[in-house]
Amino acid sequence: MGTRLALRIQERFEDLTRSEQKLAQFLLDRPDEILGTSATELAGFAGVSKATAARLFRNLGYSDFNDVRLQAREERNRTGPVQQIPMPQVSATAATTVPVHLQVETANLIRTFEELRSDVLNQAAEQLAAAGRVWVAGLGIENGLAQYLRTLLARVRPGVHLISENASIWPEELASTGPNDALVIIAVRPWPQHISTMLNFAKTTRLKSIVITDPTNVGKAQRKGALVLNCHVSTPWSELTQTSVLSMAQLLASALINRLGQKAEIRRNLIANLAEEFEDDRDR
Amino acid sequence: MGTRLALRIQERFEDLTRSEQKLAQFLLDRPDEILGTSATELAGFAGVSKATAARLFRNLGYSDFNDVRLQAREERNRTGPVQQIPMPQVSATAATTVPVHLQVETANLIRTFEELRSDVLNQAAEQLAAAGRVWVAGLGIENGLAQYLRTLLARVRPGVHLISENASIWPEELASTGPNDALVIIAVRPWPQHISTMLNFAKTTRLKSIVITDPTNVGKAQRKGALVLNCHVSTPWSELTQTSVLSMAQLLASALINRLGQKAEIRRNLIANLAEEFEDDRDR
DNA sequence: AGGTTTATGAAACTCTTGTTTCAGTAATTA
DNA sequence: TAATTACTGAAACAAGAGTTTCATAAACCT
Repeated sequence: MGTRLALRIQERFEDLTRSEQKLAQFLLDRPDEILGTSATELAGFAGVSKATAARLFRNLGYSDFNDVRLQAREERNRTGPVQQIPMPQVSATAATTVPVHLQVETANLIRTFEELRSDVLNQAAEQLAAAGRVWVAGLGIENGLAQYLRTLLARVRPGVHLISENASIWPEELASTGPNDALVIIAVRPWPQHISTMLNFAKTTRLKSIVITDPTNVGKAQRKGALVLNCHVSTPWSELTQTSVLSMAQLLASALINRLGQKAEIRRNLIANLAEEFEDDRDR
Repeated sequence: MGTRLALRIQERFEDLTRSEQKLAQFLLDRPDEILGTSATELAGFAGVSKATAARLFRNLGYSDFNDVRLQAREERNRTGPVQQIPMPQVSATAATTVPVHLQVETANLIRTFEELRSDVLNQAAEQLAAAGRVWVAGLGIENGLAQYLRTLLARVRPGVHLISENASIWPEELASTGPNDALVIIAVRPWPQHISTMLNFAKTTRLKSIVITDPTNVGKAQRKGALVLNCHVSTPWSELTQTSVLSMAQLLASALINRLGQKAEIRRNLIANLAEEFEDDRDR
């Protein structure tokens, strides 16, 4: 679909005067030229006077040239619905190139978030907002991501804890949790057995649990009463990419911020200021 | 590769004043905004005065703002639109919706990887492959990401260590490093002072260093002799998103795998088998 | 702390851009 | 061909953009 300006011109092209048409044609030929080019210049390119340019835009129904430019800018920013980016097919042996990487990542992100129901996200945010304490868990490589999510959440609300990777001390760590708490688990395939243990515990304690996982584990997690945030993590070769998992963590934190409103803002500024002071201290 | 303006800013970023940096950062984050936006507006977005804007452009070596715009336009004409997916504009107060989140993430990924020169990536992979040991560092929220990258790299080659977040024990940790080692640092703005210390150390020890960072710190890192992997991390609101950072880590690991070939494969399978056995043990 | 340097935005100023007016030209009609 | 109408660009005008100046504030030295 063309821009609104282009459509408007096409409709009325015949009604325009000779020199208006000259300019109009130029605009049709190079629609992207409107951004960053002044009306005077456009007129110059088309070989007509500034006055004609002013008249043309008015005749097309705009109040101003500024009006035209604003609309063009807005339209560029709104660049229609995201188009499906297919997952590239790559022979197993070929080296990963940067463009392929980009395409894989983009495809996973798009699938993940076009599929995500915003009511599920909001429910998750609601649970995190209402919880007395929040526990974040991730095993193996997901531990780093869990730590990341923990920091993100801790900036926004108090009482966010990272569950140790050492399963043997879970009893101590989880002993004090109750139905008022929330548990966020990051776990993609291969699904660690421990996670099931943890989810079972959560279910019996009536701990609200949110699981960020990949499509193969959605069912399992849901069956244990967890709210599931599903992330696409596949690549054309055998590895996984956790980019969409991190992105989901980021979105979850954003959703919590929205949910908490002012309260989150206050805490965030407090922390930012403290951090700044620490940096300053070290400078001296 | 970035625009000439972006390069110029990155080179001189630290020499700029506080509010010049605010504006410069905005320009780095949204390079496409220069077209079709007046200097006054840009200054407004960045929260600085028109005067500062004028000064910035002069300080960067342009004679005029007009000069800047002309060059930007010329560059776009030479290389096509800066990016297909623009960063959406969002009012500061609006809640983050899922589609907006998706668009932000996609825009950052695309910018990051369309700009990434594959020879730089390969050089980084080469250094990681050739190094005797690899040290991975990340402070604050980046520590989680560093841990993630560490795991990723450790699956593929031996001798990959995570540097503790506790700066006071760095002397011990880094004591045994030498010119044969490689250091990977993950640090986005606000740039922690400690990172500079670490980079200085690396430079004097002739430690090869790779820095994963955001556009505002590229110059600083390069000047300390590091190989820089530049990641776009901005959002239309005030926070940052580290999704592209994680993705970069992922790509770096992939590149290393490609570089190591068979050797990586063997180690990876070994580790996968071990992990499986552990899981099995616990089932019983 | 006091003095010096540096950085900053408000406001004055200059220059460019876009609009409007108007007189001259071209096209149209009788 | 003369009268009428429509179109056009030059120039006057108004609005706004970008630059420079300057007083004030912040940072930095002793």
